[in-house]
Amino acid sequence: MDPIGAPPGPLTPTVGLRPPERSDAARNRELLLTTARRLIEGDGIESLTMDGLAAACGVGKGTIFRRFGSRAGLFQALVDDSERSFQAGFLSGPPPLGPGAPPIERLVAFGRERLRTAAGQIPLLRAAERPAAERYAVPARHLAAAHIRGLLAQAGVEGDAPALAFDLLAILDSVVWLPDEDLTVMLPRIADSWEHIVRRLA
Amino acid sequence: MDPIGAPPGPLTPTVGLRPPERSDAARNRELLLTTARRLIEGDGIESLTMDGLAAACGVGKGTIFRRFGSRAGLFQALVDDSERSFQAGFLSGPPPLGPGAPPIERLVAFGRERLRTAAGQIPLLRAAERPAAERYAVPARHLAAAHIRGLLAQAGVEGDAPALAFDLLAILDSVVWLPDEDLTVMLPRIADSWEHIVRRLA
DNA sequence: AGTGCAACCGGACTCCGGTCCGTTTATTCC
DNA sequence: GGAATAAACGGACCGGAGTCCGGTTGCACT
Repeated sequence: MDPIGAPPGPLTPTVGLRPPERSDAARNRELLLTTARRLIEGDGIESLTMDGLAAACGVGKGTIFRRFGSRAGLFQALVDDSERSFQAGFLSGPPPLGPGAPPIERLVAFGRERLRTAAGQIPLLRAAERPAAERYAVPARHLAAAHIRGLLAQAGVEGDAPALAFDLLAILDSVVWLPDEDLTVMLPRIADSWEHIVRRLA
Repeated sequence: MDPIGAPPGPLTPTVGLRPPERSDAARNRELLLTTARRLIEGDGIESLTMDGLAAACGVGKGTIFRRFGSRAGLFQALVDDSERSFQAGFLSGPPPLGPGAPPIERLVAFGRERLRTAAGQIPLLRAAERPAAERYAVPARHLAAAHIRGLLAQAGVEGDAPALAFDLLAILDSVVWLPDEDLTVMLPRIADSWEHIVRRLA
């Protein structure tokens, strides 16, 4: 059930540093991801089945589940690239997203950038949805929450920083579930209201 | 796929007033709901299968899906009772939740009451989760959003009321996905931070 | 090169949500 | 009461996610 051999990075803070992937496994991972991308591009996410992907790769279904743990895990892996570059952006990129700008400006930029990133891959993010128990127990989320907490603290925002960080993250996450027809009109407005709320808290 | 014959009420604003349920159908609806409640109490939601429920009721599986449309729909129906009483509370109950209190106080009470209601039935709410497309296209959500918009307007809160309402609802919805072990410690803090945010907006 | 072993692979199998359609039953109108 | 009709019923059936385990293969060590 647990995916194994994931590449390292802020997204997956490999604590117990596992032994590296075997070369055939790495090759299959790449093959699966690129093939999945191709199939999705052609027919959409809905119609991608694990059997289908396995067949298209000339691989057994067990291989997919060994690598990614679940259907959702596969899509998570597809999202990881942009997730990592987003993380790099707010951890060490140029201001106002990265260090150097005042904390409130960074927080505003963080929200806007997150919304922009999410908007570009909503079907993928929906398909990467985990069941309840794991949903919030994910490294990427912890990192984002810690970042927000830190900025709130730096800005001297009063109140319960962890709880506020949770609330703010909830706002950013929720756009994934906007009905498609509302997306184009609501996204910029939600970005603006994010800024509004953040500044009000300061 | 579509559930039919649902009882009327603010939760399901029956516009085209459908013909009433046939009596056998109503009996089966009741039987299914009470049996489902009993089975859940015994073994938890996870282990309730539609085949199992059908068998326990001495009913065909088709009957369940005709009534509730999907597994999620069944759990939605189980949640509807408390949902309706929550709606009654903020639409016409006593202040500060109902009419009569200042809008900001009502908004604070709304959030606290919603969180309390949700906390009492988190497993049910998780199981009632709809797939992406329908998630936000639900009468109960529209009603809640409209209510928040109205209160924001009454309070003279500046900013984009629909977008703010969306953001605020996102906060309330997100507690459902808190990992169980964080729930008891985080819930009251999230309630407080709700109040904090709402007052900051005013 | 040879060997031991852990990791990997494949695909048949299980389980469950959801559909379909022939049959049964409540209701309505004579 | 009896016939006509629409709704409800039941359970066989289907598709797809996830599991399992016997067989295979890369890798480290000698």
